Parts: sequence; structure tokens; C-alpha cells
Amino acid sequence: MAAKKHCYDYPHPAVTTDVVLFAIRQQTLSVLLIQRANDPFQGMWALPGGFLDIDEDLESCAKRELMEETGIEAVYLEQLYTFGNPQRDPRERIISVTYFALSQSDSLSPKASSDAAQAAWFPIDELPALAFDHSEIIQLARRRLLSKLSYSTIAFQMLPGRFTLSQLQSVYEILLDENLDKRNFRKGMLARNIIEETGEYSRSGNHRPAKIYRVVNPSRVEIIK
Amino acid sequence: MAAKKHCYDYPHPAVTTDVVLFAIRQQTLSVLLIQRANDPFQGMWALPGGFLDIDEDLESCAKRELMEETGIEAVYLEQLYTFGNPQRDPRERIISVTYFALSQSDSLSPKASSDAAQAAWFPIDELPALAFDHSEIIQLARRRLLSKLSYSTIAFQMLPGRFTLSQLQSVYEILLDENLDKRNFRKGMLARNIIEETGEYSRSGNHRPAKIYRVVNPSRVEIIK
DNA sequence: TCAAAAGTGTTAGGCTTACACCCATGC
DNA sequence: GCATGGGTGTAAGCCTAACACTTTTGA
Repeated sequence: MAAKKHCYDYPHPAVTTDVVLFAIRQQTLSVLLIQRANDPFQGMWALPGGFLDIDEDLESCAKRELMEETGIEAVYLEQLYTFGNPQRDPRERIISVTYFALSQSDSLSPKASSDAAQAAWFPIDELPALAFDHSEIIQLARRRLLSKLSYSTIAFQMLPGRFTLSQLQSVYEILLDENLDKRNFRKGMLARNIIEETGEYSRSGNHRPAKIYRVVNPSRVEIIK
Repeated sequence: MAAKKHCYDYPHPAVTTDVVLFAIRQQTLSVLLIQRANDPFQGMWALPGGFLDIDEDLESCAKRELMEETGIEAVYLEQLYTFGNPQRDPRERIISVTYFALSQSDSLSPKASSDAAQAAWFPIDELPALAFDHSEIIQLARRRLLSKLSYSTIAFQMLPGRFTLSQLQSVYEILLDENLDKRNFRKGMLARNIIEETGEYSRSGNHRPAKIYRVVNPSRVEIIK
């Protein structure tokens, strides 16, 4: 195929995007990884991502690579950090623009693809050895997730559009890794006026049905307080 | 010189760094700009920055370009955001990794250089028309500066190593664009245990001398609260 | 009737905010 | 002695955190 026909006066690095996609699965914060089909690091686990097309927006590239390698789309996505250590890739100089992504826990079954032998979810505290500097990227993403939790409405991106207050509290408890007081949590959350009752109830299980809420302005992650 | 001898199988974008350097000058938040010596946008004002060397770390590139174009070094520097709109530069596809920088107000006299016809400070609210997407970058940097003010010790990066509480309060007032209560400001600042008295006094002017303080741990910007 | 999760208020303490006068110096 | 900025404490209100029992349902 292409035979080194793209030439420049000065050396150019390659640019990739990599995505740290989080979801809560089985009450655990988990990360989506792919197993590399090709060298370098063939067979090792890594973040989904790949090379930027020359006419492609950075965020589009992140979305496209996530879709191609895992079959997942329509998640919350924001830029995380750009990694550019000259030795981070053994092939050539590669700058990676990384993204931080969240998805709802339900119905995300990753599929394999040509660049990825397979894709799978891993609990954040049970990650396999990772290719490149991807461990570092995941740790940074985790810190970003935790800090945004306290000053934004980002947690709703990890829930379906309709949810109970107990489900919402559970997201916070899993992410913060601590138990929260039910009365204080509900009082504080309702006082922010970012969620509203739908009028519907979830009657699942042998106990009192729970009110189902939704986000008032579901399209945007807002900065609060 | 070099005649397109750097060739690749696939097209590569160019990578630059650009730096938004803030300082307080004449009681005003100001940004350092350079006037472009070459096309595109020759003669227009722009952020200091330039192309990444192929073996160079991203942060080193930001520091180097700042030094080359303005003669300024040793400032606080952190990565801001990576801009990659495919049309942001008319020459070729260019990804810009931008940095947010702070310096002390005193003794920063920029000089010109080969890439910059001249360098100069502009008050943030009196910026000239800017090349590329540099306006957008500056606005993002300003938002970052304001938000970090409330949860980190970043303000000390805009002061010399020894300062009075009035000088410190003045930095906050200029950045926040509001007046702060003197007693509350001092109480709150001292309660954080991040500054200490030096034992010295500033006797400047016909009034009571002010205690001179310093940061306890001057090397690091810390997250507080 | 029992088990399981949903739902609901009050109080104490800490933090934030508002506010006004004396102090040390140079001229 | 006067003008200039430096330095200091208290009280009210607001926000945060701690804490336990009743409700509704399915089995």
C-alpha cells in the first residue's frame, strides 16, 4: 500500500487519540480495554485509540476509534491530556491526545475488530499489564473523574436517563469508595434543582417502589456550586 | 535547506506548542503576545509558540519557544488543552498543544527575536486582533486561571517569593475583579498554613511597615480544601 | 407477618460573612 | 499632626454532618 509518499521539510510526529472509557459494572468502576492484535505490544491490553486521519477533528477521531475497536458509541467524551514523551512509542515519535469518557453501565457489550483481538471491561483495581504509558493515562483519568464528581453533574453520565435516588447514590458511593448518608444525600441532590420526578415508580423487588427521576437538562454536564 | 526529505507511509500533522503567559502589570491581568514576523498572519499578534522538535518533550518545547521568542524563562507552566481543528492553520494540518503560564509581575521585559518582530504585554481586556484561534485559547486559559484560583495555591506564582498580605490580596482582587474584605482575607489565608512570616518588614512609603511573608513550600502549586 | 429497600426532619457545630477602629511610619 | 496603608475580633447566619424510625411492597 502507501510507500512513504507523504513528505515534509521537517520531521513530523504521528498523532493518535486514546480513550479511557469508564462505566460502573457489577458495582465496580471499570475501564474498557482492547487486546492488541499487532505489534508493538501484540497481545497486551491497551486503551482503545489510533491514528488521527489528516482531515479529522481530534474528538471525531476518538469517537471513531472507540466505535471501530469496541463497537461502542454515544458516550460522554472530554479531552483529558496530551502525552508526548519522545520515547513513549517504540515505532516513531507519537503524540497521544487522550480522552476521558463515561458510559451507562447497561448494554455495553464490546466487540472485537481488526485492530483489537478483543475488547473487555476490567475493574479499575484489577487492571492487567498495559501497553505504552496507558497505565499512567488511566490513573490521570481516574483522578479527573473523582474531582469532577464534586463540582459537576458528571455522575449522571454513568446512569440511564431515568433512575432512582438510590441508584444515583450508589454511583457516588462507588466512585468515592465511601458510604454516604441517605438523608443528606437526597436533601443535597434535590436542593440543586438538577433532577426532577418523572411521576413514575420503579416497582422492582419485594419492597416499597422508588420514585423515578430524570435530569432536568439532560444534554449538558454542568459546573455546580 | 531541508527539501521534503522526511517521508511517511501516511500523512502526519505538524505539532506546535503555544503558551498563554499571564502576569499582573499595572494592576491589570495581562498576556504576553508576539507580533508575527512571517506569514501566515504576518504582522498580526499571536501567542508565543512554535513547532515541536522531533526529539523534544512537549513542555520543553513550550519553554524553549517562550525563551526564543520573548527571552522569558522560569515561569509556572502547565498544559492547558490541545487544539486540532483541521482548518485552524492555512499552511497544513497543525495540532497545537497549548500551555498556561504565570509569571511574577516584576522584571519581565520581553525582547524580540527572529520569529517575532516584537513581543509585548497586553491587558486581557484590550487584546488586539489575534492570529489563528489564539483568542479562543486565551479565553480558555483565563477561565482556567480563575477556577484554579479558588482551589489551589496558584496565585503565589504571580508574586515574588516574598510579599506582603496586601500584595497577595491585590492579586486575588485583580483576578477576581472584586474587592475582598481585608480581615476575612487575612484570616482565611493564614488559616491554611501555606504562608509564614519571614520576620522582615517592608517599610515603603509613609505608613506602618508591612510584615513580609513567604510560601512555606514554594516549589509546588498545591490543591487546597 | 416478615424481609427489603424507600422515604423522611431536627439539631449541633463549624464555617462564612459582615463590619470599624487603632497603629506605625514619613513627610 | 496628618495622611497613608497595616493590622486586628466578634457576632449572626448559613451550611454541613450526624443520627433512627415509618412506609410500601412481594413473597
